[in-house]
Order: sequence, then C-alpha cells, then structure tokens
Amino acid sequence: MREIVIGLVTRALERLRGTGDLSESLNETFLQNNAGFKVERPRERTHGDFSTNAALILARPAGMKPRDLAQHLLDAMPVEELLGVRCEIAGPGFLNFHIAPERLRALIPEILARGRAYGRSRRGVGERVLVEFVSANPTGPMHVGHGRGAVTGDAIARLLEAIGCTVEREYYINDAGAQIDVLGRSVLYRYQESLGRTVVPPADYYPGEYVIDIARAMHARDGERWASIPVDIPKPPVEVIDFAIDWVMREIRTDLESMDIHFDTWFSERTLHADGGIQRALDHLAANDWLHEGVLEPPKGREPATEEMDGRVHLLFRATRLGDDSDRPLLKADGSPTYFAADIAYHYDKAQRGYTRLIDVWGADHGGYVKRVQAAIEAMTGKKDFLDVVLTQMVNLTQGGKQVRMSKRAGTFVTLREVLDETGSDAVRFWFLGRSSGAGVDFDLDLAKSRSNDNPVYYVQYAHARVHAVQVKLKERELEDLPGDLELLTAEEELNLIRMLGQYPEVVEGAALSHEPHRVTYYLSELAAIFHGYYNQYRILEEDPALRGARLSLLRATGQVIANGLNVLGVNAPVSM
RNA sequence: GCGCCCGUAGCUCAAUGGAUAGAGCAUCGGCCUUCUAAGCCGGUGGUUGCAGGUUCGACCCCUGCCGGGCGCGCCA
Repeated sequence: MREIVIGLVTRALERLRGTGDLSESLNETFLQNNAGFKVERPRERTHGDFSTNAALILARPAGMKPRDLAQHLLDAMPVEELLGVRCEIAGPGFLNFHIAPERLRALIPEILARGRAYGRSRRGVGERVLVEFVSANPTGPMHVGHGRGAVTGDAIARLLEAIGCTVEREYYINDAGAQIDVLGRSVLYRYQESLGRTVVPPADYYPGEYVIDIARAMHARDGERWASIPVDIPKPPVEVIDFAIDWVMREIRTDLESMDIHFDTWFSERTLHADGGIQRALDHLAANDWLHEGVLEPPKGREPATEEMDGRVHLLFRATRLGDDSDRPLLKADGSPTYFAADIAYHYDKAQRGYTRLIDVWGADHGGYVKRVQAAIEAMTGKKDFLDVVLTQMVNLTQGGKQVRMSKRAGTFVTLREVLDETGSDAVRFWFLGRSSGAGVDFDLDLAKSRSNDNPVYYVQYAHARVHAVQVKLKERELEDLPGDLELLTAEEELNLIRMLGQYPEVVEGAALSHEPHRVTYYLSELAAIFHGYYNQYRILEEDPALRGARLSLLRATGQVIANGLNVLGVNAPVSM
C-alpha cells in the first residue's frame, strides 16, 4: 500500500522536474539523494493513512515556501492513479493521503488470496545472511539468558526469510580452551566420587548437578577405566572430554528443539585449531600489516594494577586503527591462540563462504568484544559494517514478585529447561521478544504460566482462537458461508481493523531490516486489541448473509495476519484454547 | 579512568528526524440470558535525567554534565 503513495509522490516530482517549474538546485538535490523524502504512517488518524514530508524537505532547494511546493506537487499528481486516494496539504506543508474505504476493503481478498504469503516480500532476494546465535559454551546447560539469545536469533532469521533472504543458522561450539579442561576435570572428580572414593576436588570445577549425571553416564560406558588418573590433571583424556561435550550438547540441542529452533551448521572451534584455520587467518592479517608485536599498557583506573601485568611482548592485532581502545593479543603466554584469535579465524571462515551479511547475537556481557571483532572483519575483508552484532540484555527471573537469583556458584541456577517446563515455548518466545533486545526483560514465571488476561501471549493467541471459534459456530448453526458484500463494511472499527492489517507487511519489513523482532510483538498486541474491541462490539454471525459473509472475510483475514505474525516469531497460533 | 548499552506516566517498556509522546501493569468506575469475560469500555497519570547545540521541526542527531547496567590484555 505504501508503494502506491511512494509512486504518486515520485511521479509528481518527476513531472515537476520535467516542466522546469523548479530550480536547477532541486534537480541536483533530486538526483543526489533520490529526493530524500519519506512516506510514513502518521500517528494521528486525522492526518491520513500516509504522509510525506517531500515539500518540507525540498522547499529550500526549490526556492519555494513548503506549502507552495506542496500545492505544485498536488497539482502534478497523476489523477488516474489517485483513484481511491485523497490527498491534501496540511500543517507546515505535509501532504496527507487518505485511502478511501473501497480501496481499503480490497485488502481483504488480497490477504485471503495470499494466505500465509501475506506479509512476505522479495525485498531481500539475493541477500545471503548467516545468523550465528546461542553458541552457549558446552560446559553446562543453557540458562534463560541463552534462551533469549536463542529466540532472538531465530526470530531475526525468520524475519529475514520472510523478506526473501537466504538465511542460514549457525551455532559456534566453543569446544576448545581452558574451560573445556575444567569440564573434563569436573567430570573426573564426580566420576571418582561416585566410585565411593574420597577425592580432593580440583582447584577449579563446575559445581552443577549435571556434572554428576555426566559422571554416572560415563561410568556406565567406561566402567572403572578412569579410576586412577589424578582429577587435577592439566589435560584430561580426550575420551572424557568428548563424552562430556557430547552429553552437554545433546541437552542443549534438545532444549533448542523443544523451542523449534534448528541449526543448519554446528561449527566446532576445535576444527580451527586442528586444521590450521587460525594460522591462515593470522597469516592473512600479517600479509596486510595488521599484526605487530608490542607491550600493552595496563588498563587505566582499575584497582591496584598488580601481579600478572608482566609487561611481556605480545603478538597483537592493530584494532586501534579501526576504532578499538587498544590492540588485542592473539597468543597466550604459552604460545596457544587466544579466544580472540580463534574468533578471528571463525569470522574469516564465515566471510569466505559467500554471504552478503553476517549477524551475531550475543549476550550484553560480551558488548566490549564487538569493536575488536568488527575491526578484525573489516581488516580481513575491507568491508565495514559487514557484521551486525545484536546484543541481548539480561533476563531477570521473578516469581511471586521476588527476584529469582541466578548464580552458578550458589547453585540457584535456573536452567532454560526448567523455565520451558514451567511455562512452555510460546510464553518464553513471546515474552523474550516483547522488548527491544537492548532492554532488560523481567520474566515473571507466575504470570507467564498463568492463563490470565495479563499474560500477553494468551492475549494474542486468544484473538486467533476466537477467529476459529466463530467459524466453528458457523458450522454448528449450519449457516451459509457466502462471500458476502464487502461494501457493507462501513463501520469505523472495521476500516481501522483493515488499516491495521494493511500495515503488517511494512512491520515485517521494518523489523527484518532493523533486526528488531519486538516490533512484530508490539504490532500483534495492538492488532489483537483492535480485533477484540471490534469483536466485542459487533456480531460476525449476522442474519443477513451479505453482511455475515463480509464480516467473516474480515475475520478470516485478521486470523491470517495474526497467524502469520505469530509464525514469524515462532509462536503457535492455536485454533482453540 | 576508558568503551558500549540505558535513562520516557507510580512500575515495566514502545515511539522509521515530523503534527496533540503511546501501550501494558497498578489504581478508580462500568459491561457476561449474545460468536469463548483468557474479552471489552471509560477515568486518573508526562517539563521524555539536566544544560547547551544542529534544523522548518528533536524522545530520536551532536557536545558537556548527572544517574544506572555491562565490559576493560595471555577467561570464553
């Protein structure tokens, strides 16, 4: 719908240009930034369905007063295409467009004809996007924070698919590094403990219950094979480590699948170490003078800069050239690559796979890491803004109004699994997507599992269920299901509902392009509210078949849009509740 | 000290540089013999943290403060 208006304004501008009514400077402006005008949805209903600021933007270069230019534009609009569109000058020089009821009503058959494809577009055709998300370390079960990253990444992927992008979902498994050895020692410790021994725990180990489960399972497989190796061994046996990683990853995969999240690729960090990927990436950087050796300044202002600031010489990446705060070390003291070095190699690998765009979804606690990775990608590819990093803020769990503390150490660790069992995937998804990713989420366990008015998930799902309940009723009463006469949809509530349905494609496109799924959540809540209001005031199953048919069509179109919107968020659209 | 995110109604949050800043919750008051009340209607509630700047126009962009969160070499 918006395209219609954009077309009108563009056509009018072109005509004005052609007739030479406007100064040269306007022509230049027009050519330079494609006029730069916007067509937007005014907040105020009386300002029409669409509004453009073209006359305001172009008044100065045209050497005219905004309202005068607006009048010129209005006069230059192609009358034949104005059918069903009323255009007027308002305020300081806005052009407001009012879509006539008959043109609004035409949306209903369009939505019904397009069905599940309504709201999808081809805007992103040709784009190949890789969305990397979750990537929770394979050292323990996922917690709710991972859950937020999971639904955010998946929703972004679904949105991009909806606008025609080719999308792949990828999970980066951090199966290398010191933490993995800690996991191995933790399992060995619990394993030997389960053999009835008194074992001194290793200096650092994961305290969670799940480690005991892994140990038991390993005992079932291996018997007493690992009974006598020291639990504080620096490098635990690879068989132990692999067993533990597989166990944890299986749990993670199960949790993700229960939220209907599926990855195309599970990328192992280890492979980068094993097949020389890290070395290749570093060589590539070195060849373009992005590496140097140097001593790092200790960070300023941190409390007593002490001990291990040894001032040794590091191999460094020149991140400061691209806006980072300091150059970043690539090798640890023992000569092994840092996590960052592996991540450089990982993103180098991604960059070479032919994507047009990379998206990473990270927890906000990794925010300080964004600049250096973006710098590395720019250094390797020459492309700025090739990677967009979406940071998701913390999730606060509350129950009975009190905060549920999450702490690995204290053992009050609430896993994603527990929350999913309590509330279900739909509640988790809708709730986590109900805020912009930059805002924290308070997840109220009681509310999320309640079947009450206050639960936003049910509010939208109920609207969808209502649509189907009416159709069930239609059959029960054995009423004729005729097309009806859409001309009878004249009530302001009906036209407003149609207007709302018409906005859906724009919402999807905006959410997809900005990587902001919460826009869809808000839209759906608003659509549901308008629908509930309409439903409460008007009867669908009227005696008059013409009116009944028309309202049924509107009802079905509404149900279709709600279903499509929920689907793009990965939330079910139940037909009864 | 530096970097990133944030500061909007009592609370939790929306608002692509546009016109009179919106929802939900809370609170107060109404609506079920009707297609599901898991719903609807109405009231109360704002100097968008502060001060400047950019422009026809700023919650949004820029600068400086104030307040909160996250992070800050050889953890991942």
